[in-house]
Amino acid sequence: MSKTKAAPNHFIKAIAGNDVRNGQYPEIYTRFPPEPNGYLHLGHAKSICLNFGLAKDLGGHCNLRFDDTNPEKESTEFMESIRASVEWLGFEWDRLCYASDYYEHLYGFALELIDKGLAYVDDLNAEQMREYRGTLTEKGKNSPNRDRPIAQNRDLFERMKAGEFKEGDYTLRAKIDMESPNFVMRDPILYRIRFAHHYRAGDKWCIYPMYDFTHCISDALEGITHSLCTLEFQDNRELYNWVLANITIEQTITGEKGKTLPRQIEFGRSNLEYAMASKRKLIQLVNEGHVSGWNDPRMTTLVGLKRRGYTPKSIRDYCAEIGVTKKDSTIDMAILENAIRHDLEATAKRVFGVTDPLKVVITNYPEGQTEGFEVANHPKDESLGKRTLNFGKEVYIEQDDFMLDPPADYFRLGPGREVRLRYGYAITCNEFVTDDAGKVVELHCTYDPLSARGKTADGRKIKGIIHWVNADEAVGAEVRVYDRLFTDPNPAAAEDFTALINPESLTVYPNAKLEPSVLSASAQDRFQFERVGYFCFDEEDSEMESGKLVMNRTVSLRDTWGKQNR
RNA sequence: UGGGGUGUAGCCAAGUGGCCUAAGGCACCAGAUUUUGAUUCUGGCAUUCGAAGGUUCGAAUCCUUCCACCCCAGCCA
Repeated sequence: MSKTKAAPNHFIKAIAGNDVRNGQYPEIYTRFPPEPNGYLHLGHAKSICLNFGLAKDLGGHCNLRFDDTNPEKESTEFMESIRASVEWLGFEWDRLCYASDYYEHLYGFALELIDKGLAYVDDLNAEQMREYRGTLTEKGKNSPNRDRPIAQNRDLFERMKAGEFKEGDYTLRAKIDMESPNFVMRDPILYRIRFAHHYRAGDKWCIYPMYDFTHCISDALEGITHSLCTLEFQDNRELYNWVLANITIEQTITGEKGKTLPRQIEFGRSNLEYAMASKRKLIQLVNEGHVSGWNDPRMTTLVGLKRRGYTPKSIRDYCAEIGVTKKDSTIDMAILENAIRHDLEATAKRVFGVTDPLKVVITNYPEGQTEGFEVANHPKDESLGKRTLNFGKEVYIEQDDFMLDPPADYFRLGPGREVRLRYGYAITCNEFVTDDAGKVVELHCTYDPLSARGKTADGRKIKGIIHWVNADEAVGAEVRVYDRLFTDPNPAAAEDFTALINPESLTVYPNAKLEPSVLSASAQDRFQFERVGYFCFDEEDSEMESGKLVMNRTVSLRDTWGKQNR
């Protein structure tokens, strides 16, 4: 198995490398900080590869930390799925952390800010708060509660924690600057009251810390050196630094004292064309039944890509390929497809599979005769071994490989035309049988007994080569072929993105015929159906034991002929 | 409109004053090899770096102005 592409150099690696070299930090410590409120998708993969990859490249460490401070949206299900996806991608965290484990610390730091006169309890309601905050052009106004005495703030905050007030009655705010041009600094809320059950903390708390207060402190507690996040948090960096500068945080939970405070660096998001990265909209796709679930193979969630047959390596390579910059980007689908094709080309066993079968009777082949052709499982990798393909009087070929009235540059089968059955004999089509609707349902062909092993007795060249499956031992399967989920490259921009769902994103071939060797494969095996594409067993619907095979097409083979005829 | 960002080929992306008439990947085009119209291989693919001025012997890289796009007015993260 080839190694994952080395992550190219990017500006964050340059900064971090420098910080280590000049002794600013003894070693790099990063973290991947998802909120357990949904499933991970390709966008998260970029962040995972960045954070874990940076630590690995520079000899540091990386934590997986759940940023779980909003009990109403978070769940154990999401948390566990995220954990599994990070592992599946192939990364190992140094420590598994939860912001919810820091609630007690956080509360203590809030008290410290109150005691320093840097935080106050406010009773403005949400609407009033918005009015006081100002607008893009108007500065904000100080809350009437801004100069509440410290002792009273402390009393009120303790009572908030004790559950004496209703949700929305009070908040704890930092006392910074209502006239700041940066909204984030206009006395941001630090704590709000929520009588909600937390999936980990249970009912212990009824006040929950906000992101801006929690994240920087969590980073500092864990000894994070480089806190990497996406561009939209650039404004929040000022608050991140303000909080850390105004609390006494000299000891990390790893026990090392006096560490330099973490530094936040932002990078641009990458969106895939024809896909959806917004968690909210992903949830909508699932809840409204537009897809079968979070792991629908058309979804660009990590569980969806996994079920589709993408390998962890291909996702890592994709992330290395798209790079890390300060610019939001829209990635061409072809880059993702290239990554998985590249991996599977090298590793997938070759097999014959006919998705849409057309029966062929070899009229001059002796009744009851069979013969075996020993073939390689991979054209370039002998270690993948060999297998025997049995040939007989009746075979299935692909409907696409026969045309009633083929153009000159179509070098497959047509009336009177000759083609080679790959690894087997050359056959010529003499007759075709149609059903009542005029559809071709069977071909009568003759074979050339002297055409085995790629040769012909008279030296004639046969350009067309097609795959086939012996009808006697063909294994039935359901083959699912996927296309992009949306018809528009940027569905997120539409008012109603559900109107842009591609009606042809899933095509089912219920009567596919596969060569019998797939029955002895293991559930995780991936195949190349020669001339068709890369396939895997569907992890939900395939039942290997009972022989019920459901195959997902991960990606097609590159098809220059099909493309020019599109 | 205040603040914070970004602009290099169809899509990513190197490059931080001279070896840039701009690396690499994807896509695309042409050719070779091929018992997968696959793979592989070879060649092609920006005289130009959002625009206009300026500094300099010399600029994608420095300065000025302008333009375009993204983010911020949740008791979400």
